[in-house]
Formats: sequence, C-alpha cells, structure tokens
Amino acid sequence: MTQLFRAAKQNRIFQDVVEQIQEAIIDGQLKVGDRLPAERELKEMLQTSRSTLREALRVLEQKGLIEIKLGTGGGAVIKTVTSDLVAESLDLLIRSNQVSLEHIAEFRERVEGDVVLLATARLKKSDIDALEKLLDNARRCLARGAEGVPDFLSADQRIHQYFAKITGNPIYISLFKTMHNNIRRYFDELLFKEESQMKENLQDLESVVAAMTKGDADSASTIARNHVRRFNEYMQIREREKDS
Amino acid sequence: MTQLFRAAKQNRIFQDVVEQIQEAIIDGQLKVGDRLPAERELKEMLQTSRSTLREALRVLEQKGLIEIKLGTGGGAVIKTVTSDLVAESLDLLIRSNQVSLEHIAEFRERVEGDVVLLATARLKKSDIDALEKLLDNARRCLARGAEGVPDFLSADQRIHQYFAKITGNPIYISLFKTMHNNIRRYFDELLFKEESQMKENLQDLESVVAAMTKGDADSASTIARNHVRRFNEYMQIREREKDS
DNA sequence: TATTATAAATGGTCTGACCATTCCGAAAGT
DNA sequence: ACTTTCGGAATGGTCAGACCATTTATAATA
Repeated sequence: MTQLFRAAKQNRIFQDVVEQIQEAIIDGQLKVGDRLPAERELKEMLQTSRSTLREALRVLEQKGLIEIKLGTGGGAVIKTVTSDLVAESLDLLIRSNQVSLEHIAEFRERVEGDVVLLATARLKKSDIDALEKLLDNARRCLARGAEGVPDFLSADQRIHQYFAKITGNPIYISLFKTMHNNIRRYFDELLFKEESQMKENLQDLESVVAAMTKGDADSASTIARNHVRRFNEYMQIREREKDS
Repeated sequence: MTQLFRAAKQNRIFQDVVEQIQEAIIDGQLKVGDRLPAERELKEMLQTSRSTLREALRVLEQKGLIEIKLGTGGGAVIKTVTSDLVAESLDLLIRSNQVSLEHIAEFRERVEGDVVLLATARLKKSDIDALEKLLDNARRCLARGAEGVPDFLSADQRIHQYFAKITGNPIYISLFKTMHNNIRRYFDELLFKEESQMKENLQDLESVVAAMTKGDADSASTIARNHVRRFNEYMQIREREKDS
C-alpha cells in the first residue's frame, strides 16, 4: 500500500483520485474484497482533503467499483463488477427517452426467443431443478387467487431472468434485468387481474421449460416468442383501453 | 432483487438528494438545458450542507444526468441522457474480464439478424438510397488500399448502425451504437487489415442490402448473421494468435 | 471605439469539528 | 469459567466556514 498512490493533481482533483483508484482496480493491484485505507489515512496518501476524497469515493461507488460500510472495520471494499450499472444506465435511457411499450415489446419478443434458444443448448441438470422450483412457486401464487397476483408476477419475472442466467452471458442477464423492471413499471398501471390470463401465462412457461428439458430448442424458442407476443398484445390492448 | 427492495440506507442524506433531483428530471419538472440553483442556494432549499450536496452532484454527474460548468453563469445543467454511460459501464465490464469476446460475439450475431429482419420490413425508398451511398463510400475506401482501412471500418460501422436506424426502435439504435463502439475499441489491435478480408466484408454487406431491397428478409437476416459470425471467428483467431 | 482592469458569481478545495454506527474487548454479573 | 453488558475506539456521514480558481459582465481607460 505504500507505493500505490501518488499525489493527486488535475483540474478536478477528485477526478484524478477516481482514475488512480480505478486503474489500480482494473490493473489488479486492488482485488475484489480488498479494503481501501480509511478516509483519514487515504487523504494523506493522496495529499488531498477529505471532502475531495469523498467526492471521488461517491463516483467510484456509483460506478459500482466499491462498496462502503459503516462502523469500525468498515470502509470502502472493492466490489465485483456486475452488470447492474449497465442495467441501471439502460434503465435511465429507457425512462428518459420515453421509449414506448411497443419498442420494448418488439425488442423483448426477439431477444427472448434468442435467449431461450441459447439457454436450451446450455441447460444443466441443476438448471432444470431450479426452473421446476420456480414454476412450483408460481403455481402456488396462482393458487392463492387474486391475492397472489403480485407474487405471481415476481415469480414470472424470476423465471424469465433465470433463462438469461442459464446463457451465462452477462449482456443478456443485464438486458433482462432492465427489460423486466421496466415492464413491471407498466404493469403497475395495466396490471391484469384475471386468473385466466395468469393461468395462460403459467402454461406457456411450463411449455417452454418442458421443451427446453426435452432439448427441443426450436419449439422452446417459438413458444417463448409467442408467449411474449401474446403478453405484449394484451398489454397494448389494456393500454388503449386506459387511454380511451 | 432490484425491484423488490431498495436499500433501507436512507441514512445517507446525499442519496436522498440524488433521488429528489433525479425524480424531478425523469418526471419532467426539470428539462434538458435547465440549470439547477447555485450550490450555496440549493443547499438552503434542501436544508443540507454544501459538502453533502456536492456528493450528490458527483453522483448525478456520474449518472450522466447533469453537466457542471465553472465560473459565473456556470453551475449544474440538466443533460440529455445519452448511451455514453451504458457504453462506459459495458466497457468496465469488459475491462474487468466479466464480458468476453465470445459474449459480445454471440449477442451481436443474434441481434444483428433480428435487426436486419425488422429493417427489411420497414425499408423505405430513402433508406435504400442512403444505404447505397454508404456502400459507395465503403467501396471508395476499399479502393484506396491499406491507407483506406480505418475509413473503411468506420464506413462499415455506419452501415450496421443504419440498419438499426431503419428499425426506428431506440433500443436497437443505442444498443448498436454502444456495441459497435465497444467492438471497435476492444479489437483496435486485432482489426484485420488484409484487403481480401475487407473485400469479403463489403461483399457481405452488398448482399445484405441487395436482399433487403428485394424484400427478402430471411436471406438478408441469414447473410447478416453469417457475416457477423465469420467476422467474430476471424477476431477470435486473431486473439488466440496474439496470446500465443 | 477598443482594450483592459475590476468585481461578482460560481464551482473546487481545504480544515476542523461533531454525530452515528459498528465492533471488540474489558468489566460485571452469574 | 461463561455470559452479558457496557463503554471506548475506529470509521463513515454531516456540518460550517473559509479561501482559491475560473468565468463572465461591467466599468474604467487609452
């Protein structure tokens, strides 16, 4: 830790601090789980003030590079870089550009098919078990009737996101996270409460998982796409109803 | 996960400030180009200290929501949300080895096929003209031999991004933008310089555009996918060569 | 009229203090 | 011994006030 940091200088000092620490992380000098020195110590190393250092820490935290804990033995710990920030920034893009439901729908329909296709090829025994568990959970929510609706939707969402997880591709994982979060937002207004719709939804998912288990990627993909399309059409109908 | 619970860490005042301002932006109370009050004024409105407020501003700045200028008449100005942050976070993922070449490749291959399929269905006369112009440009770069390589790659990139533009779907548009920027940066060293490769590349694009013009969406999509796949395989070979 | 100096507004940095949370060990009780 | 309780120390979070650096507008000056 002695030679890690040099004195900070730049127009904006905190930016220089951010870059130094970020480089140290990317270069591997700081590894996941490592703890940065305490603020009062680190500010000495960087020959800067605590406020400036803290502004740098806020940026690094927002970038998802560190996590900060309180109390004795707390401090800034190097975090595993996840796709969360990609998801969050995509989310911001979607929300501020006012991407329409149709845009999300047409994108999701295609990408969902792609993901199921890939997932089927990479399905492991443990994945099948996990999916069955998730389906069971969804069934139980459904059995609870109207009261179980919010939980059913969460269960549904988890299943879709598990498809992405099976692919092992972080791009799909973060996309799904974002997409479903945004869909959920629409849901809050357009929420369907009809048990028949939910039942149909569950049956689709069961069919997809069944086809995946059989290794029938094409069927799984087609069912998934149709499932999403039907879902989207329903949402759009509800949206038009609401507008009128 | 993200949608179910939010960290109950409302202890942190600056986080609350971030949320307030972010909400105001997303809700449209603050529009692009609007200027936030000066720090010394804003801190009074929020009944907080300047340091806390500034930590919040650092976060908002990092999120790409505001831009800060110095001097009289300076301050925090609401920014148009762009895909820059998505690109930056993707870049972080890539550089920390969370996203591999294969991940990008397999995603791009599929999404490129989807986009060409959609674009063919929505192709207008003006788009055909624009594509022909872009192809002409690419041809001219190719004719210049080795010296024209960087320009050819830019032309290639523009053609791909034009496909996304034709779909009219901002999700595809921003996705292509960040994807191709990242690919470009990621493989700057590996990019092929052989004229034969470039010629093959151009021929692929010409075939895609030809099929699109004929309205043959399936052919266009298939050619596009194969084109991307071949490109990716070539890149992966080059990467292995470089490693050894 | 054009140039230059001055002042004011605003973000950037620094200092030093105090609060809030957490953890660990010492003291107290059993 | 063992457990419980409590206080102190480490650490992040917040605050107030000062001064510096940059930029722009305006007034003074050639």
